[in-house]
Amino acid sequence: MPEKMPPGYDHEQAESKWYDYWLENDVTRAEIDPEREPFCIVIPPPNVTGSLHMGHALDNTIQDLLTRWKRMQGYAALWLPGTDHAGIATQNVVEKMLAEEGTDRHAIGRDAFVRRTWEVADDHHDIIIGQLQRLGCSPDWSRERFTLDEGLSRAVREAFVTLYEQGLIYRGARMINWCPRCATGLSDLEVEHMDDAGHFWHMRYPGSDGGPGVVVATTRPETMLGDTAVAVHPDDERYADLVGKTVMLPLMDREIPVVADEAVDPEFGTGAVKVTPSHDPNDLEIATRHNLPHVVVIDENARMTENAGAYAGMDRFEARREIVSALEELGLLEGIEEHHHKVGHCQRCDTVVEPLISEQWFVAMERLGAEGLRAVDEGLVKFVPERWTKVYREWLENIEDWCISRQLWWGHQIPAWWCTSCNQWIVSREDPTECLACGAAGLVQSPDVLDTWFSSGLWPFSTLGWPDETEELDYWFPTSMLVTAYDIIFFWVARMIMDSMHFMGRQPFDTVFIHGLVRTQDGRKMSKSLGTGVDPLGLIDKYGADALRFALMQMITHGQDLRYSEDRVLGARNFCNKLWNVTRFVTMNLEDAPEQRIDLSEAELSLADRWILSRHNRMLETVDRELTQFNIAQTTDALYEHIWSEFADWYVELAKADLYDPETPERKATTQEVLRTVLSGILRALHPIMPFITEELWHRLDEQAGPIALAQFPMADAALRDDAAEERLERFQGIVTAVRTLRAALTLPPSQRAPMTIIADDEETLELLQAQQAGLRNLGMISELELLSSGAAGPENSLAATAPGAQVFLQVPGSVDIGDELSRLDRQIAEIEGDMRKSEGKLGNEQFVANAPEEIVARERERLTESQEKIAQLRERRDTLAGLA
RNA sequence: GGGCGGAUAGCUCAGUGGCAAGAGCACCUGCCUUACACGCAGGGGGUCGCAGGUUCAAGUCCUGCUCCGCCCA
Repeated sequence: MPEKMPPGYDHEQAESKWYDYWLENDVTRAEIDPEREPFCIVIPPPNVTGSLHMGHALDNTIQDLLTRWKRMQGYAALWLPGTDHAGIATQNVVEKMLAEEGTDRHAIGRDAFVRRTWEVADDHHDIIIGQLQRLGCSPDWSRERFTLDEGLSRAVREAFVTLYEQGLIYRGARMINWCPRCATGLSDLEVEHMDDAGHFWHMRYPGSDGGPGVVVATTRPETMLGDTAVAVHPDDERYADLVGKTVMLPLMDREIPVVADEAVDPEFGTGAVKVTPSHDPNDLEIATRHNLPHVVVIDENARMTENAGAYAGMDRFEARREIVSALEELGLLEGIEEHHHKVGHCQRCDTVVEPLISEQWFVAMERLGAEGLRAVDEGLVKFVPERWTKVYREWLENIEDWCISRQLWWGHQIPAWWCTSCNQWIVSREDPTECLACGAAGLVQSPDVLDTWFSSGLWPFSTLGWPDETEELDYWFPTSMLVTAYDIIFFWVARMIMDSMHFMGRQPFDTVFIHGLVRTQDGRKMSKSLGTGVDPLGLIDKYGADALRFALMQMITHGQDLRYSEDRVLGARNFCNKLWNVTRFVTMNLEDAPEQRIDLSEAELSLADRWILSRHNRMLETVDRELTQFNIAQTTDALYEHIWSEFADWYVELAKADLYDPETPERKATTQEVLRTVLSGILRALHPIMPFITEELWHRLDEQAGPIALAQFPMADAALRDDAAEERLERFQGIVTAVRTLRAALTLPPSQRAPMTIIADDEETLELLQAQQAGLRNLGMISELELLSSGAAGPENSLAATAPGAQVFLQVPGSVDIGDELSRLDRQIAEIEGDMRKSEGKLGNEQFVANAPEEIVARERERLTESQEKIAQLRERRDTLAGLA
């Protein structure tokens, strides 16, 4: 006999033992097996910086749920785990640590810095793996990968060199986004455009001829030092006579031309814009069209250059203040407006980025983008929900070349070497010792590293062994699905699709399940720095991993952000306790169960048995249907509803009469078998969502059992569907509820049983009630029960309630408050009269009767009849009662 | 400026054009009924954002509008 179950579920006790058990039993291990269908998910690799947040908890629970589900269904289910080196993010963390120690990366040097970063990454890696295990995740740890490990580094080099050879990677000087704090170039995606409160400064550039010149408006006065023109719209008559002339650039005393360009919006500002080719992408385009010179006035440290005259060496924002006040003194500042505008900030450090012309490595995106589009056009990759396809598509259709070089030390160093002899770049799969072009020694490798997302893009196939042709790739690729949030569709999802189409000629995964972000209860973004973050581990400590998982799976809706609330986790914890106690009840009542198991398909089943088996089967159908469509919340709700509101609230209560009746041992044995069967199905169906408690209870239910994680996922069995039993039990429930309502009206305590009289509307209901007397007495807490046929009179001095199929009367020991009872009846009558009028209205409408489907009309007629009967009963009751008063 | 999403009970959210709009939490009433007070039973609570339209029938479909959020430029 198993040890006695305590009356409350202790998640710490249960969760501490099963993870090791799974590892010992190779539950998470995926093997290539030609006999089985492959199923594969690659994890979105968490950054080895920081720790897991609620978003990770959500994302990984979904993946674990799907993996466990498929595994239990017999697939060779591989969930492939790993982590990402997260270039800038990780480097920033280590730089901060160094700063606290009073040093910096330049002081300790590149090798020492990289070594140090590995240590930090290793520590965080261990924390993250521990967190995933606390959450109950079941990836195949033997296949874990890291974006900087040897194999993946080889994949990165292969991809880079191949693209270079194909002419799809080039080096060139272009305007890029530069983060002065991180001291590196960024891709367009790594810049966040924030709506900042700024100013619009109106500055006068006097005419060279001594005329009034022109007033330009700018949000960035410091760039004026680098102005090489003023531009106006060619059709703008206000400035027509200025075009072709020159104005004097204040503070610099530089004569600059006024040019006409279509790109200028005459409605915006003064209609005249200053042109700073070196520090603004739009201005650069104008400058190119008009062949204007470039003057660089801001450097990579965001300080003013030698070209900035008196302001050289000054920080850009300091220079802004100085220039504004200098112009004011000169009387050239014509006005300042409050102005909200989008300002680019570094995604990683929030510093305002500086557009600079810089020599970097780029990936030409046109061809890759087309391949990415082909993947969705041909239906090779499906987004769920489907609408994200459009988002993906629009981004690809407008894609720009991708700046992939980063001036960082942590990452994949670019496999390009500069030959100092023949002055060209050598790109190679192997580290060259001499120039492949001229044979000279003296090669210097590019110090830059690649954008982290360059390696992430290869993840679905690099983790399976690419560029080698491995059995794993052959078996599991393309992978089955990807699960991630919408915020990295461009960064990651799109790049994986493009890379996979390009290098593998196939899609990386068949389905992308896109979910939303976890927000705070009031809808704000969760963030550590804002103090709005919630630590999933703290919740696991408090409520258990299963509760957290269940709560998250209840909240997830298609592609919508979800608002986290601790109440939900509390509710899920309560559900765990419910499940624990239902199992406790079942195991307690199985102690004297016969050794010989009963074949339920042969056994004589009670109405309750047939009902719960039918409902159980329906739940399994729902789970299968909804999960197949990734409707996770619906799946979770179906389980919750079945377990709590059907199995625990009704079947267990109805079973008690059979279990405790010594006169009917066969009935008892059958009930025991049904309890065991349904609970077994419940535990297995629930396991993918709540792995720990189900494993624990599975072994409580059967000591000899193997891991539930490897048990067969329960399948719906249409033979168990029993519509008649469902309809009858539903009627029974309605009558029980009516009984309870009457009890509540008198505020009777459960210990006080009460006499009831029930008049059935028809013979069928009467038989039903007669057959279910024992259950009726138990659930209704009835002392004497009188069952009468339709037409019989109800007892004097009683309260009455109506239910579909019957009227229920509770004799009142003392006197009834007739006033209360009358108003209760009046309310009911009014309600049903309303229903009746609606039905009459519909049926009186010829169009309805003519056009609506027959069954709808028939149903409406039935309802009208029911309402009429009920209302007659109620009116009669009311009249009798009024006569008493 | 372009696009997407949302608006349903106090809160968070479900809701294939058709049986009178549901759940969880919160709220009110009564209860330690030997699986569970992390519970049981009963109950209150809604102009489904606004205005039109289509339809026998609209929370659901169409049009416009108003707010809120996000993405891209």
